[in-house]
Amino acid sequence: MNSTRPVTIKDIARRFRCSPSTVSRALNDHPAINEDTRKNIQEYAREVGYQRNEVSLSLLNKKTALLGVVVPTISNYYETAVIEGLHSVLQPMGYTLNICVTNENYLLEKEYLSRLLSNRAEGIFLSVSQETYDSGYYEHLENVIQRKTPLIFIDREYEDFETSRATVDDYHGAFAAVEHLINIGYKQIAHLKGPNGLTVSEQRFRGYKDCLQKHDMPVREELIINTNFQVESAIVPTKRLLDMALPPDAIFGVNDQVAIGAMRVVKDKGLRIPQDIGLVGFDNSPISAYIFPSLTTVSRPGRKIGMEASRLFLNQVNGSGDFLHESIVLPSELIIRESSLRF
Amino acid sequence: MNSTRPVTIKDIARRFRCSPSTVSRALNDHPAINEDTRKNIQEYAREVGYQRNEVSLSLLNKKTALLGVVVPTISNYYETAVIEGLHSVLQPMGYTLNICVTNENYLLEKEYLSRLLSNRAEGIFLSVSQETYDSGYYEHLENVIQRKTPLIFIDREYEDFETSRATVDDYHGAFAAVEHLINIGYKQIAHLKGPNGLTVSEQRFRGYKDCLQKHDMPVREELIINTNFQVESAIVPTKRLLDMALPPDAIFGVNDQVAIGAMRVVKDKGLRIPQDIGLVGFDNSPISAYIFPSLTTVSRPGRKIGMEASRLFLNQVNGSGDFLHESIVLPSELIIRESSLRF
DNA sequence: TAAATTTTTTCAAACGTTTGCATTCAATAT
DNA sequence: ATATTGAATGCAAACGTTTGAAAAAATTTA
Repeated sequence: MNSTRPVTIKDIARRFRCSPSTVSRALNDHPAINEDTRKNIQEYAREVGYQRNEVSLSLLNKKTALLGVVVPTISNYYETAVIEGLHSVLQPMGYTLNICVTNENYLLEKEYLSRLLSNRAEGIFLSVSQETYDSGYYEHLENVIQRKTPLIFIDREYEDFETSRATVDDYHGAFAAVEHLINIGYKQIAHLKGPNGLTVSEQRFRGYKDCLQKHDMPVREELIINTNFQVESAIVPTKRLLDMALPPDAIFGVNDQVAIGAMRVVKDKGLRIPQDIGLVGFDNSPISAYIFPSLTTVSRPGRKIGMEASRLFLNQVNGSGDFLHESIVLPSELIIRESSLRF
Repeated sequence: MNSTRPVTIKDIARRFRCSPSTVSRALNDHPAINEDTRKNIQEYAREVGYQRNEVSLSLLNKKTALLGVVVPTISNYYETAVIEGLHSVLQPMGYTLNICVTNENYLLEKEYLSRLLSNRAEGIFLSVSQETYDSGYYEHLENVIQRKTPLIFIDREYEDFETSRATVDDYHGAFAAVEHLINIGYKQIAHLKGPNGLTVSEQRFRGYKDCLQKHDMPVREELIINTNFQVESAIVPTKRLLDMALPPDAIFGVNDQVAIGAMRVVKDKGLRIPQDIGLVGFDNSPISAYIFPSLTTVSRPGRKIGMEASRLFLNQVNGSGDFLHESIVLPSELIIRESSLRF
């Protein structure tokens, strides 16, 4: 046969010719249990590797200590940092994090949420998938709301939804990045944008655009090209940029990956960074500091976001009255490095 | 109050003045239920957002569809690729992956395993933490074995344990990498090693050493320096290497991160890659192809490992007789790029 | 109209654990 | 000897769902 049935309290009770209650109490160090009984039972339990069935307890207490973390990917530095932050706060409190990766897929996201609800998750941290964004379908969230399961948006968010959220100030980060390029003296600043529709993409794009306008610089549509956040997706767009009649003298990538892709193309073209082309990324991923030239970037406090999101969740759980929805926006920080420092 | 009690089958039964059995059967399209009853109940259930309590079902059926994935970190490309692979096979089968990050911490690993067992996980994929390795304590695994919960080692493994495992052939990958450097003509090959004790570190180190010996090249102990897999941890060691009286003319990094860290130091020193110093990494992480110069590396099929591990698990679950433990070792592949191609 | 048949519904047990209350049993006090 | 106390244990219900068997209701047949 396949798996031996785990030892239950009843098994132990049978062994000691006593009732399950006694065993339960003995195992939980209940005072009203005879010292010897307690010792014997505990010893025996250890011996046979008894392990309390948390499933039955969950059913009984209607508490699962299960939390869902639904994210589009875990392949990026930022996402893993967020998870680490959540983890650092919630794990010690006994919560179990169920990390669900949607691969930017709407149906998967929907299924995961449904499963989490079925499994009676006590809270859900969500960064919506791109497909969800594109489609604009948010019915799958209604269910979560209806059940009053605390729902915390992390990173990407759906603006019209009334829930708590912890996000990074992408707008001002992008703004600062572009302003930095302008201050250095770059005139034609291109933007390798993220996929349309995503908050992060659009916020950073808005920061880019607003900053140019603030400084009375034209927003050249042809200098704005989409990528999908991956390194490879920056290659062709960057080539296109550099082949233009009036090519950019600086590139602001939607993230470090894209900036690194662009860096490669720029170098292959024989152009120097930062002398000929300035380069800025976003995320402050670990390697960004160690590539050559090191990459100017905007740091997002992923770990902090995770911790803040945890706090928001705990507030809701311990909250007295009705839910109090809170929005936390953490500042991002420009990290100036070699790739933009021409003199 | 905080969260409204979810609607149960009993609630619906009360509403329709029928028994819970009827409701259950109606919701499950049982044939012996009156068409009208079925329709009414289903409609009402949808209306009030009824969602089956999987916890109670788990208890009843002793099936949780829960799988544990216990890994030291999710910050590396490889780990996330493995998870993606597991996911791609197991998610469609209805399994839920509970991803647990141990941060290389023995106690956390122990607690996670214990929790998974308590939650009646049906299988556990494990890449042991470094502390576990260092300490040599494996009692926490005995519990898993005793309970006959399928345990599949991924990546790192404890050699003496009788379980299934899916690993990559680190040894031959490292061997091929070093042999490639030798063939190109590099004479003094250093190794930025991973932490001692870990299978991956030691296997790659062994590949490095054996290859040198096969080619009658001396193994210079001072050319072998430990790192912790992170970029930063390569900086000081590489500086030390380059400052030697007889410095290396090539560096084999235990992974891409470390190699990229080394690359930075080499460049800062004004040395050229690959002319003055050859460089090889391990993992074939996405950026390795796009940094400049692109990094020669060894590709590990993480996604495939995940899929193979899934297969091993499924074999155990569906296996007829006793467990059949299987070991899968997937080949790694040398990817030659610019950082080692001098002529 | 009663019996036989079919359709539909209910009962009860089960999964593993906890817990308020009741019970048992022995020891002590009267 | 009997009442009183105290300690130790057992009973039963509860959590939400499923399911075989029994029961009830509706329908058909004779």
